[in-house]
Amino acid sequence: MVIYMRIRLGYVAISKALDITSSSPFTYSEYLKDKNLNKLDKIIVSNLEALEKIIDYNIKNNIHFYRISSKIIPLATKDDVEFDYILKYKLYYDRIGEKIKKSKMRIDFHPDQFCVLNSTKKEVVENSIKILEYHYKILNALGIDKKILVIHVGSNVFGKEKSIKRFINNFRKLPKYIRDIIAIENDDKVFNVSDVIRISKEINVPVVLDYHHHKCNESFFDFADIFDTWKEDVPKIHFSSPRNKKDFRSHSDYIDSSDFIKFIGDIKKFERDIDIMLECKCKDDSLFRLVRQIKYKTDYNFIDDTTFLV
DNA sequence: CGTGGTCAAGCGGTA
DNA sequence: TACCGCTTGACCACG
Repeated sequence: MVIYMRIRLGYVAISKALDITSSSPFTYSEYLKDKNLNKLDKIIVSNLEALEKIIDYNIKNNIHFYRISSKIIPLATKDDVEFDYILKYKLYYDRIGEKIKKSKMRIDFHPDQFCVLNSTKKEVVENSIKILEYHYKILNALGIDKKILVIHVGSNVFGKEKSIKRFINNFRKLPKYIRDIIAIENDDKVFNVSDVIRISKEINVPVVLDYHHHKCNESFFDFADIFDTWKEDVPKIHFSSPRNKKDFRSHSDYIDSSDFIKFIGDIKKFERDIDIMLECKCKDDSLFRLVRQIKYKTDYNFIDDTTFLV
């Protein structure tokens, strides 16, 4: 059998197999009670220790692709809460980063819905930049070589063309070290794959295909155009299944394996190694269930727990 | 043990 | 107008 491509599966934020979380909150209202940062410090330590356990778990289970929760450092981007979340925790970042590097795990971030780079509101744009800076600092502290922040185009205020122009203009104002690590993803309502490819050609950033968003907000495009935006890097794809026909946009607990296998069939001719992030409620449990179903339904050659050749 | 409300923040879309 | 879902959940109060 000819080997065309290597597919690696990943998951987001928390492991169902571990009874821990790396996104324990420390709320702003709690901070306001006595402005005591000791409690916040304990939460940060707890989150970083949990992250290390998750990384250990990933290594043990041959999971090579993982997205860290954006909530790892609570209040990091809150204007009037100033605290050091980098140097103070250097030992944690060094140790975790070393494990990531040694295992060649690929790490990314997906800043949350409050990151709207093309907002028409100045303060929202400023906060969005602060959110991007925050994520950059974490990746930098971890010593990740291939840093990547996956973001959406954002707002549609004043129409698609004006919104795309705002995105491109604001993108160009970002510091180079931020511009260099941004990838853009199609969304489920406004900016489809074709739009995102068009923007990518303007600002030279990779395109993350979100298959589920594409199904919600379809357009015509060529897979080759997406893969080309990654140049020599491994393209990232987000895959999830709809909860049901009525709540189509909502994420299902698990992946529809038939749909997934069909998708793999569609892209195998491109002969690219690909990382596929599974975005579903049941996380690594969904991942391993999907693996079992792929093994049952196909003859794909698994070379470890989460990696197969097509 | 299950669930409803809450949390700092932006959007678009639906009932 | 109010709420939902995305990004992606935790945790507390309560029954």
